[in-house]
Amino acid sequence: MHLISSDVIRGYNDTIILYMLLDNDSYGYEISKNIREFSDEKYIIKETTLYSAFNRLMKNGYIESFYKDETHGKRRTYYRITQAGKNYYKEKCTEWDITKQVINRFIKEEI
Amino acid sequence: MHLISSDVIRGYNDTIILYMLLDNDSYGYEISKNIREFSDEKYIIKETTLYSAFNRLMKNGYIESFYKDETHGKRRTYYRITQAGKNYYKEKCTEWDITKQVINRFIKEEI
DNA sequence: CTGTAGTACTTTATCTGTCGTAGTAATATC
DNA sequence: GATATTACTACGACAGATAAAGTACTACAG
Repeated sequence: MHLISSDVIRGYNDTIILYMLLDNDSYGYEISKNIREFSDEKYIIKETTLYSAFNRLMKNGYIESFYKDETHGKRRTYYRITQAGKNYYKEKCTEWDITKQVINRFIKEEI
Repeated sequence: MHLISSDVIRGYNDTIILYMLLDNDSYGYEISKNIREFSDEKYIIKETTLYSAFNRLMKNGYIESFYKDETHGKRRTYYRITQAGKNYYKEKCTEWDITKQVINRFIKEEI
């Protein structure tokens, strides 16, 4: 099994997290699990990476945090994507298209 | 015109440089120009990024440097790819395939 | 012969994002 | 009462990218 190195995904962690919030509000642990499943176990985001990404996304106004009344377990911080976050996500999708084209130019299937 | 952000390409700078050395030995300035042209001006590698990548690639044994007898201009440092460099390049090509698939999962064309 | 543009680097210092390590806090299960 | 799982937080280290500045050589215009 081939895990993806972090340097490769580096520019897309924020995008991946925003994607996870497009349809549903969620919280750290759940997002982490979903990323793992959604990538067929190929990408497992580190806890610290995830939570530092939350801080960055908050600071940029791309997500907002809130609490729900919870009866059990440690209190979760939920996140919701903002309109600015959606716009940013869209931009990154466009950029990804171009990036793919560019990097593909430097890739050979057979040497 | 959409330039590519550096964080995205970050994991592939070394790969791009190695690609440029697959068929011909070359030197910094030329590689820089070639990357620019080859990407249709979409990716312009920074000087310092390029030269620090050379150092890293040298340290890892992926490239070797040498001089040619030159009659004019400042002396160029030429680079040649090693077998280890070719192997590494191949690995990165495989990895790129997987990375593309994974990131694509988190990209929506229409929201 | 002076200034400017272009080639071809090098050095230094700084920033950002990732990540290892460790710790806290709550619940469930055995 | 110990262990596992969930759900974070704090701290410090590191790697790669980059800004800024400087060096060195050539060509060419004014």
